[in-house]
Amino acid sequence: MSQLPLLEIEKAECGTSDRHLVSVVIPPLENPFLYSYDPAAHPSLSVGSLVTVQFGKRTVAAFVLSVDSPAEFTAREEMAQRGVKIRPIIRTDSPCHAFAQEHLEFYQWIARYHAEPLSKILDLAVPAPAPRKPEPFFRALPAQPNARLGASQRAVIDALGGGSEWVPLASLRSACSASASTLRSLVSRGFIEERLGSDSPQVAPPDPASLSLRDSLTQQQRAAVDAAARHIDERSFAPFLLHGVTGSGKTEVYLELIVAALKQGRSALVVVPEIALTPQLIDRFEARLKQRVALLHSSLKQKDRWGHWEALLAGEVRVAIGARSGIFAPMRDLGLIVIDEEHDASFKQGEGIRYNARDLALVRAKLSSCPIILGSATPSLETFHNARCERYSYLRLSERFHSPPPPRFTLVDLNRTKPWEMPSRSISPQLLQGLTETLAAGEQAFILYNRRGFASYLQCSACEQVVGCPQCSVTLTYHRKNNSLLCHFCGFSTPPPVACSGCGAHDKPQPSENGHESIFSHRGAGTERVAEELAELLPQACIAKLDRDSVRSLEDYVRILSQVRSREVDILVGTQMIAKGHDLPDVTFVGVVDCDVGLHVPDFRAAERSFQLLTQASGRAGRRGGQGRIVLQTRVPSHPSLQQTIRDDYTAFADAELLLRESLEYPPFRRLLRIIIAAEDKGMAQQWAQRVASHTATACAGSSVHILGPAPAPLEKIRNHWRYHILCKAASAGALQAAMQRIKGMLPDNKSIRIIFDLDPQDML
DNA sequence: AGCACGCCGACT
DNA sequence: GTCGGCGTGCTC
Repeated sequence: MSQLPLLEIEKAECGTSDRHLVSVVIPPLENPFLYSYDPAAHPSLSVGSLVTVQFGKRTVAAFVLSVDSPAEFTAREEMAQRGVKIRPIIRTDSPCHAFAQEHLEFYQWIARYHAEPLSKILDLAVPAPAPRKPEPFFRALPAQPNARLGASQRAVIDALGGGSEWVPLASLRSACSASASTLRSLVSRGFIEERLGSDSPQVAPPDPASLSLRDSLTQQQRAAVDAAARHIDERSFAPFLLHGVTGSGKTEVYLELIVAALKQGRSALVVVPEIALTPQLIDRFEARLKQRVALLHSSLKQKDRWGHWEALLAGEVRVAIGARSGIFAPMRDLGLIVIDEEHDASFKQGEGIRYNARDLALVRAKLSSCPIILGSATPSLETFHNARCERYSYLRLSERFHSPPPPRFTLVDLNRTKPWEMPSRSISPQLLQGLTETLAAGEQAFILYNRRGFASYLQCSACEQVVGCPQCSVTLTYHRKNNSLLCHFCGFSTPPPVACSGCGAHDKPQPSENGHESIFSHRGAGTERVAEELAELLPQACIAKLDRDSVRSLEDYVRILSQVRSREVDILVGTQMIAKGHDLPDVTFVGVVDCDVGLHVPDFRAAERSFQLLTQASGRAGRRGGQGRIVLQTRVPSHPSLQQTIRDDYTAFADAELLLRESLEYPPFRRLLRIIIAAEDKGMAQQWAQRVASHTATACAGSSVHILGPAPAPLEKIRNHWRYHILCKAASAGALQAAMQRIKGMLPDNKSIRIIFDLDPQDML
């Protein structure tokens, strides 16, 4: 049997169909597998097809990587020698296409970079296919001369015309008000016929010639557009940092460049932070571009997500706007990528394959030979440094449209304000005065407090111990609304304790009062408390709250913002969510309750984050016309990043911070790989961390990778898992990526331990 | 990832 | 004697 000539085996095993071979990948496996297919049964099979195959005992979905390539025939011969049978694919799925040949290189690049199987990248990139619901089509049958028809039936026949054209139900509905029953009766009487089709009505994108370029741009905008548009026309890669203050018209530059790409017959991809993906933004793009824009967002319904994906892949829609995962969109002949708010931390995926959409965008632009625009008012130091080193072209938008005077800052030193001088616990006299004046002028205010809850934590007044999470090494946050303590990392929730676990002190019974006096005192404050204090101080004002507690979905968020826009709200109290740019012209005052939150967290990007947050929050004040006012409360008024914020001096901030980063060997001067080792058993985690560290040392031997740790992670325990981490620093990503590859090969799989590789980590917690 | 095979401990 | 733990190894 094993000595049979190949031709004999073919005939004996599979007939003739294994002359046609496909390689497929099956999530989450690394290696490709070979299947045969019958071209007559699968005419549309090609790279990117979705197929169903029998795999061992299971039936699984697979992605087609290549069809009938020489490599497949070589592989087949090896398999024949080993006596491995090639099975035929079961079916091509419907919908049957996930991506195209032109996208494969990008996905493969990501797989290599993150040392993950390509199949997992495809699984991550491609949304779950949802079959289009078959749409009914109708056409008229040859007329019956003496037919008696009702008025509505007659209208349908007229609308269909005499021809043999199949008309989709949707267009029939718009031509005449055809009810389902009218149609049903016409079908049953043999006047018209119906078929179910799955092909969508082909709506051709508008002729690019009808799109016009604007001439109303500022000189700086014009210069930016011209610089990048040249590369769209030339089909060359070119990265740009578009450094533009709030209100300087970055979006107009994007739109102009998208038009330029469309005019070249190319497509354009825009990636924005999740929180910016509002209907207003989509409307603005569609209105200006006069065509459908595909929306890519993880909270879309599965069907819509697939619909947009499919339309892009088919080339029916050529502009896409998406959040982080939008970077995978199946654009045809991509001619432009825009990353707006490029410094935003939400571009980094925090779990699973920890990719950064902004960094991937640069790779994609390079592979697509097109320009990429990284836009921000407060660029990340990585991007700014790249611009400094002339790896990126630097485009500056410094003019504001309505050129209002720069906002006026007041820095309030909370150390110098006595508690009894404070109108309330967290509101200083200056902040209150600013608010009062703003309301008197009929304007609106934002109050930023970057921490949730009513009080941040409970502290024992006898021994000073703070009530912490039993599962995570963080303090629990008190939420007054449901009188509970909540862990902001694992979601653990408990009623406030009556005794201290540290010293055993108990609440004191107070029969005369309502029950007892708590041994715990509330420390710090949160948005909830601030909102309450403000309500007491300014009873006439309408105060709304914007944070993760009050806003569960993007819809909630958009709803609250529209309430602000329509002036139903006077003061909006919120976390960093309120700092993101939306045009709210009547907001003229911004107060920051505590600038020091986040300044001292154990993360080398703390100062950068703080500067960006405060600068963005400040940008909310006074977008149009008059001068904005900003009051910043702090206990460290001399902190450089605060001083640079109030002087609106990005360059000074960047220079100082870059110097620091260089001396500490942090990005952008080094690349980082963070390896997290987590296990329920502390000793186990520690032991494995040690083992991974020695593997890392072996893998990095001879290279210039610096290894730090293992050390307990700053958040030592999350969801009952103890966490240790190892930090690797290297001059280039190549060394880290190679190390990661080799470490992964050395790790035996063990269920009770989790090892996470975070290349280019965004936080160190 | 599943699902097999396989090789040692406590049960009817 | 069997049931069942989960440690390797393979799936075209």
